[in-house]
Amino acid sequence: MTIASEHPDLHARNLPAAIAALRAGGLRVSAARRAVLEALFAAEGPATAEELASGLDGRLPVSDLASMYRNLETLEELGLVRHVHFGHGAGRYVLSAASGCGYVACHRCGAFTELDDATVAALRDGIEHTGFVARFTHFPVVGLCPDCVPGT
Amino acid sequence: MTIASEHPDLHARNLPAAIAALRAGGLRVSAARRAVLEALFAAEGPATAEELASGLDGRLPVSDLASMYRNLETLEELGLVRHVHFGHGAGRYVLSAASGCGYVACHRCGAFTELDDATVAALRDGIEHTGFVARFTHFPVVGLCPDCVPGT
DNA sequence: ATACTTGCAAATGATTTGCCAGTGT
DNA sequence: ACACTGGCAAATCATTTGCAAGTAT
Repeated sequence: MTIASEHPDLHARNLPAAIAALRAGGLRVSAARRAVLEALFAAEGPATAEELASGLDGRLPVSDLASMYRNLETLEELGLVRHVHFGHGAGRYVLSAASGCGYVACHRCGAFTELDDATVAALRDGIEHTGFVARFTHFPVVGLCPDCVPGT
Repeated sequence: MTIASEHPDLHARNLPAAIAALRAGGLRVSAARRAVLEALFAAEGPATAEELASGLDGRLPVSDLASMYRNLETLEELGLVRHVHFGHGAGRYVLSAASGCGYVACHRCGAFTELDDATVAALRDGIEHTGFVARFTHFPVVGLCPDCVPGT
């Protein structure tokens, strides 16, 4: 976990922009890297390294998970990508441009939703007095979703 | 991850009470089980399976991590114990009686603090409109602690 | 040409499982 | 006695690392 420059959060809105960001970051634009970005843009939400690598579309230049992880990490350092942990199990990666600033996840069924800015702000204020500055992008708020709440 | 009876939360305040709870739960009181409980009561806060097994006090009847995990899981099902994840790395186990209802953890230095009931209630209210019922016991609120907040 | 990347294999860390011997009740 | 447990080895899962061969610039 490199301290890195605390994620610049590039927010590239499309492939070309992301590729440009890669170049701007002094990184090489390889087929694998391009494929990882394509997979991320094609994904519907936070996806695991494995989902990105194998499923998603079929022809994938990134046959190896190690490369997948390496590239995701690189992109994360650049600020284009970030990853979230919904409960136990594999982490999930998203384009930072495609994700809001927070999530709530159900620890029982795995469902998750994005939180709007106002909600995140409210939560942040709620723990402000502890001196902590909360982020809900890497570890979401966890609890039970409507369907899993008992007595309902 | 057994659905189990959603953790009764026994809150045994001392070893004898915990042992009684074990018996009441139809479980056997073995030397290993007793040792795990002792380690938990001796711990100062959420501890990893490894810390509980090896460090803590020296003479440990539980020489094997597999047993440690098995027992922790059993105790968790009983409701005596629960575990929390502070960032990446090993999970940490605590007696449910010795822990509040929520935590905030720093994703950079690993520091963590318990949240008081009022704060947890406030946070819960903050995401109420999403239909989710938040719990901060298994996955804490994550962010930066005072010492790691940048511009300070 | 050369430094950055990839793929493959093997290593890690955390946790789980199979299995048989041991022991609480 | 007998079902529940413990220890040990081996298996899993997610992720990382070492390295030699490949490639973007």
